[in-house]
Amino acid sequence: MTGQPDLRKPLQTRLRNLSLLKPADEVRLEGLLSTIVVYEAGTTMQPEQSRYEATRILLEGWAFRFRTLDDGSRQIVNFLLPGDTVGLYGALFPTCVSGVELISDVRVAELPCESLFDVFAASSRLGAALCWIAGQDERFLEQQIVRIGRLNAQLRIAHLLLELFHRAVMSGASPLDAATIPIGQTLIAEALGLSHVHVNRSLRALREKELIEVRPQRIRLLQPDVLKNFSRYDFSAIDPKTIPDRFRQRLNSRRR
Amino acid sequence: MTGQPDLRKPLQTRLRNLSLLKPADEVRLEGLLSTIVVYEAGTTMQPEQSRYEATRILLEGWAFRFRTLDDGSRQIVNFLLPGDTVGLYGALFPTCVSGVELISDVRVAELPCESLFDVFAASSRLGAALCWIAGQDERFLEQQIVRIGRLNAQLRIAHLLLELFHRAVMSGASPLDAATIPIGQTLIAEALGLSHVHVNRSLRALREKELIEVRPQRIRLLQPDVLKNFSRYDFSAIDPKTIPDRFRQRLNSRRR
DNA sequence: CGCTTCCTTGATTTATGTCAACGTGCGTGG
DNA sequence: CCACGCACGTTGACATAAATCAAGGAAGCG
Repeated sequence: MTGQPDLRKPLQTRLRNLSLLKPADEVRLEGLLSTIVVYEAGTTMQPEQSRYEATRILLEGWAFRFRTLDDGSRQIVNFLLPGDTVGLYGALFPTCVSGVELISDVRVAELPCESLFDVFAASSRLGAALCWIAGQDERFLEQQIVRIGRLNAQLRIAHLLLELFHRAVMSGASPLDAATIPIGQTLIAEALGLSHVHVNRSLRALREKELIEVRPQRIRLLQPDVLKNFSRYDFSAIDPKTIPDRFRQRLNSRRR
Repeated sequence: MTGQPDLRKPLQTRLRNLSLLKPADEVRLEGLLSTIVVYEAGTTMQPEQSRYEATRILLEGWAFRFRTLDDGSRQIVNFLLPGDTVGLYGALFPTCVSGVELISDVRVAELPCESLFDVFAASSRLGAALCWIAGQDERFLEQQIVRIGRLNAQLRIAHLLLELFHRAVMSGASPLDAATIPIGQTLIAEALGLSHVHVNRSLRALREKELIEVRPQRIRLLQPDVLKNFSRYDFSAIDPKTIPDRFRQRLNSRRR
């Protein structure tokens, strides 16, 4: 409805679907995101088991959350796209469990963990919006579990690519841009519990079905809808666009 | 410090570790949990894709969250123990994605989804406590991902059993009671992405190592610490006992 | 130019799934 | 009380997806 979404404000774009925030909330949110920091690709923005230094909101670039096992292997728990948060509950836990590493150069907004308390106090709508983000995050994790637990390699990969495509679109990317997933085969392997060799072979199979195009450090979805059909990806599992009306009024009426 | 925890109040027991709530909060929490409902073992308390009818808090009995694929197989996403919540953010989403089925007869406290808004308004400490529960929930999911993604069958099983043991203890069970996990082999298979045949064989292997004792619909941990060592289970990944001090004051000073 | 990182491919091994059969305990209904 | 059916667990034989080992290729970078 507002024409092109502003690529600099992926969080706002995501929240726009909710149709929950009032102009005053938008302003407040804008204020929260005023401290911008830039990190370089490859950096570990947050080591495992470290203290949360800040709550961060990804504005540009890709990252992932991971956990390292004592045999040295890593499990990628979730990918982080523009509009995703890191350490949202940071003030409630002494340390994080998973680390965050950057895939590309990244621009983030940083705020003190404890300032979230003020957000909740100042605007219940904004607080609810952040909880909604947290809730979506949990759905990503669930989806990851289903993928790894029940799907074979090809389906796993297709399903993951589709989720990332979908999330990129939600945060404001054009479908064309979103169709290019900027991650390499090693990361896919670490995310899906597969060996990189097997990922490679499975990608070839998908390529031969003309579903994707593979290039170093990127994979392009050629026909997202065919792929969606192939992997039986369910968009609605992530993307319940809006708060149920019966609850909305609650947030609009009471307290400022 | 208070002697035996009250088994009727697993949520309070879990939150006690936080040392965050004040007497007034405890009272309020007590009030929230006043509507008690009982469901029978085997019931689907919440079908997939259904509306959230209520936010629920498990007081007694075991359950699990799951998702069904179109080939009919199920993935168990997480087990639910006393003190766990169901649909905490229910007011923010039109439908749930995962269903909830009961392993045993279950006693739950039910409250209208939207009453959570009031909780946040009335006591930021209680609100924070609930967010802490939600944050722990997310850690359970992460742990499940790591298990399924990186561990082989025996380790997966050992690791899961240990998590359940640990969680049971956190919600007030005695270590002795908690060592008996009341779930059958089929459920373990559905949770860990394994075939029930293979689960059976892996359990036998664990049994032969004298780590567990297997009986219909229950598994007993014989030596939790040896098992912990075996599976390299990391308790701290779930159980950051308390809110960092530097943030605690925030919750105690401002607003009532 | 040589290094590194990522991708690619083949040969072989291994973990896990599938199929099939049988056991066992339990509740139900005759 | 027995007989039956039905979940659930157990075991064996076999099939297969994916891991591992090993080697080499292509692209980026100092």
